[in-house]
This record gives sequence, C-alpha cells and structure tokens, in this order.
Amino acid sequence: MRLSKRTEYGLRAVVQLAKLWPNDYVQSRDLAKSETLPNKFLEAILLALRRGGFLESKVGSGGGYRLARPPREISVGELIRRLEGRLTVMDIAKPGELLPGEIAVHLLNDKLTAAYDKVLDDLTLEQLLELVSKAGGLQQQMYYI
Amino acid sequence: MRLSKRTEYGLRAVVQLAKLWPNDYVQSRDLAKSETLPNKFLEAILLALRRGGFLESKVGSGGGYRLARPPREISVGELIRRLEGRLTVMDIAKPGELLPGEIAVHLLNDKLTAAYDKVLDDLTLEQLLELVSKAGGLQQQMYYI
DNA sequence: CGAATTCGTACTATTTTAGTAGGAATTCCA
DNA sequence: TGGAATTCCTACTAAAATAGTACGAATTCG
Repeated sequence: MRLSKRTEYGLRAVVQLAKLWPNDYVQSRDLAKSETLPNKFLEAILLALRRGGFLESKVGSGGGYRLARPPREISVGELIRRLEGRLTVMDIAKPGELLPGEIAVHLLNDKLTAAYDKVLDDLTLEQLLELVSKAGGLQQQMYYI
Repeated sequence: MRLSKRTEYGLRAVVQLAKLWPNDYVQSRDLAKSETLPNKFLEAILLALRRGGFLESKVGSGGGYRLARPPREISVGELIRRLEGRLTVMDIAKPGELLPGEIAVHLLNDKLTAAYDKVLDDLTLEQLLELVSKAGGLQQQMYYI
C-alpha cells in the first residue's frame, strides 16, 4: 500500500497551505519550491483540489491558492480520495454466482478498504498538522542528542 | 487500494487448495480452469508460493500442488505479502531534515500500513474460508427469494 | 520410452503513473 | 491601456508497473 506521487504532492502542498491558514494566497510556484515539487505537475493537482472544493484560487498577478475552509473542517479522507482520482472503477456486480475464490477476494478487499477508510476519515487536516509538529519537534530534538 | 491481479489469482488458487485440504495434489491447469484464471500466469504465481513455503509441489505425471500446512496455520497476511512481491522499497531514511509535508506523508503512510497489516495479520486462511462459506450461503439464499 | 507435469527464462502488450509543452484567459498595477 | 503575473486548460510524452505469453528444459510416473 502506497500513496501515489500525485497524492503525496497534493498533500504536501495542502499541508503548507494549512500552516499558513488563514493568510493570503500562495502561488503554485512558491509551494513547489518550498517542498521541492515539480511545478507544472503541482499546478494540475492544485487545480483538481480547487475543483473539489478544497482550495480557492485567484488568478492573475498577486493570485494563488488558499484553503477554502479551516483545516479543522477538512477531512484528510475526502482530500485523498479526490487526489487518488480513483474514478471508482467499482466492481460491477457480476451476473450469476461468484466462485469461492472471488468471494474471498471480495471479502478481503472490503475489509481492507474499510480499514483504510477508517484511518483516513477519522483524521482532519488540523489533527494531521498537530501530529506533524509533534514529529517535527522530535526530529529537532534528535539533532541535539 | 486494490489487490493486484497477481495477488487476486494467487489467493483464489489458494482458497481452492484450502477447500481440498488435506487431499492430494491438484494441478495448476485444474485450478486455473475452476476459477477461470490464465494458466501460465497462475503457474508462475504458484511457483512463487511454493518458494515462499506456502505450497508443496510434485512434478511429473500425477503431480500438482497442495498446501504445505493446514489452513489454520497460514496467515493471509504473509500470503499476500508474498504475492504482492513488495520487495520492500522501503523509504530509505533521508539525510538531513524532513520538510513538513514529507513528515505528514510519512505519518499517513505509517497509519495506513498499520491498519492494512492489522486486517491481514488477524486473519488465517481457515477463517477466510469460513467467511467465504457464510457469504456463499447467503448468495445461494438470495436466489430463492 | 513417452506422457504429464512442474520449473525456468525471456519476451511482449497493456495500463497506470508521472510528468512536460505550450499557450489561452484573467487580473493587477504602473 | 498595456504588459507582467498568474491560474487554467488541453494535449502530448516518458517511464514504470502490471499482466500476461512463448517456448522449452527438467523431472517423474506408468
């Protein structure tokens, strides 16, 4: 199990934006620079997030992106589902009877998806930020040992 | 999150073998036929499972595969980890300090992996079989409503 | 011996992921 | 009012992962 680069980059940009919230607009280029992400790719990702209602944007000189809502009201689950793009290639219910192996695979997939969703849906962007600052603190400390 | 075909096929074959346990050897061709899987691909998968210690095989006429251990002693987690092939492209610890976004991605990946592993490691092949037969029963019932 | 089967390698095709190129549309501001 | 800055948009391209196939050697049974 691994998040795609697209998801990773999107998340990293959003984390940046959340840290700045509710300040003014930040440009894609700056976001890309401060997390060292490919700019053009990031642009496409940010655009998708705007369409998904997670970001607001302002075009033109002095424009950029910012969160559309406070971090406390943004679910990491929704965010990631949008990023993964998974256009829900949902298993179309097969006609007729399933083979035993197919049932097993189905059951397992359902269990895994449920576990995955639980982790993601129980987490807001605000909470994630908190975890990050804790972990960041530890990281700092380690340099002084 | 979705299991690969390789994993799916391997699991389906193993489910078949578990249903027959502790009977005699079953041939790849028969396994492929009864779950409608591509035979040559399945062969490669079964081979990997044998190398992983999940199956025993006998070559030559009258040969085939069978589980190396009773289903109760086979963990679905171990099985799937072998199937996924994940040659543990583990994040090599980056030198220096992590960016906040990177920390967030890391945290999330860890949480997701833990949840995933928990589901898989808490399940034996025997238990999975039981779930399948329950679900299969329900499926049968639905036809008679 | 000859048929049946696993074992093994090497190749091909398809799909998904990760980007890049190039420019139109909009907005600010001097 | 014109140009610089920025998002927005479409269409490619490149690379990697996935899903197989082809072909045959090695082994075993009867």
